[in-house]
Amino acid sequence: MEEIVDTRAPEVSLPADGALERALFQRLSEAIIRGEIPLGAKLSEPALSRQYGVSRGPLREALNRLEERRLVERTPRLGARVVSLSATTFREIYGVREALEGLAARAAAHAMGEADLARLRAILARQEASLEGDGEHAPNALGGMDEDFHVAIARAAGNGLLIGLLCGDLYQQLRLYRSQLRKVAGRGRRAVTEHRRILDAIEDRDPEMAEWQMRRHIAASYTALAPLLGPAASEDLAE
Amino acid sequence: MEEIVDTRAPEVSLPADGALERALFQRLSEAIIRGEIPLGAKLSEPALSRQYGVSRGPLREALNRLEERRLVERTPRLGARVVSLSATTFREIYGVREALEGLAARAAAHAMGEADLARLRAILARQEASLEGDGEHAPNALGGMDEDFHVAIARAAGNGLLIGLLCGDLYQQLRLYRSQLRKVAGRGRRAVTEHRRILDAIEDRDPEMAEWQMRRHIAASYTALAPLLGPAASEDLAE
DNA sequence: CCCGAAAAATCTGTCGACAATCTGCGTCGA
DNA sequence: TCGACGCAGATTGTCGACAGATTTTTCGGG
Repeated sequence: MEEIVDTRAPEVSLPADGALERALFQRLSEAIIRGEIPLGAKLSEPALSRQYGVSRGPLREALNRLEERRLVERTPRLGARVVSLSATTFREIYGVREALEGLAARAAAHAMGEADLARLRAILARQEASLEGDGEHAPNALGGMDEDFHVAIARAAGNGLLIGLLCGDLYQQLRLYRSQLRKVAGRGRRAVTEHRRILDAIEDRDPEMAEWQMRRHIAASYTALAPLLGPAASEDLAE
Repeated sequence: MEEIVDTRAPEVSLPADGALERALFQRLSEAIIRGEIPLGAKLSEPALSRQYGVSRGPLREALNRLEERRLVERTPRLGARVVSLSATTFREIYGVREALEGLAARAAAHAMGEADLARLRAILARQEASLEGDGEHAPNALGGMDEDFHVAIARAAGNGLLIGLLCGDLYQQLRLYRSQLRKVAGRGRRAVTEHRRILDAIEDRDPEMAEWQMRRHIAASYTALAPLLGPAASEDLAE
């Protein structure tokens, strides 16, 4: 009916490698985690296609990858929707996280190189400095540094599969949950203390102690955060 | 060159739901695990498209999911290839498996229902019967029943994320490795004995013992299988 | 006979289009 | 007035086609 005007950019140079799908995946992932796309929102393929200026092909693949990462849910005919938060899922994440990060801490204590150790020390030093300097007025006392600490340990474990599972699947979901629970300030000092104990165990080359401290750290984090999702909070957060 | 005969089914009705992609994923997954597609083989999209009688769209999505499951590797310009086996990857799988299945056994011992328990007993009974009856002449003494046992425990753990990680990611890779190492007969009796110990611990509602037995079971399995991938065996299996 | 370069063929990444289906709304009947 | 039926709009799943790049083949030279 109406004139179909090609409003696309001149496309002087398409990336031409598999970058479009990955860029879409990353942008959508960030948009979901940062809350720009609300939880439970419907992700219409044509709408996103027009919004990001790409066709539906790469967008579909990006949505599929988001589904594998458990950031969106697809129902066969209804399309894709951003996942809703639930206390059950949160508990499951922390259960798996405790097992996997315990393994990571143990492996790191067993075979961490000096370079990774120095990086870990630097991260922890920054966390302690942030705590001393800023006092309490940072919204989340550690910012993204808590994530950095755990990622560094996962990487130092030298297990590619473990790194992929933690950084690819779990940490993204965890960021999603944390971004919705940002009123959680106060555990920063305790968390840094526990980080210090973990690092000490790794420096002592004590795998058992490192794993135990890590598991305890994660269990404590769950105990602190879980009540915020407790009584029917999942519904509140979903809508 | 040759006549291209359309060997597709009459297609009286396309499934019309998201079944094509899932069917392709399942068929390709089985083909790779059963060794019908050799390790390291290049997966040409047009060739598979013609072979399975579908367009490249769903096939691409299936390949993406296979990549997420770590059954194929995609390089930005070269296309998709079946993964090659390596002793390092095998060790990583078993490391993660020990952590996750240890969690599964502990959770199962903590909260396994009577129905799941009965199913687990039935599986173990079949394993023991298979060992008594067939003697030693089965190629892999347990067939697929070892997998069934571990899947049942994972399901009984009641952790959806854990089930997805184990059944979706790890067990598929594990089946790939086992299908290439099928000359491993002999550990069946020992494995069933260890399964019995795990089940006993679960029936006793002893989570610590269940986790410990499971981890020991998996570590023993790794010790038995790892030498087959040891000195430059990865190259042999890859090509 | 072997090596290097150009051209052809093939393949990946991407795009637009079509059939089948589901959602929402208007209309008709009880 | 309320509920059921039917139609229009939009959306998903799938398909064929095109631009860019890579690999292979082939041709010419040393």
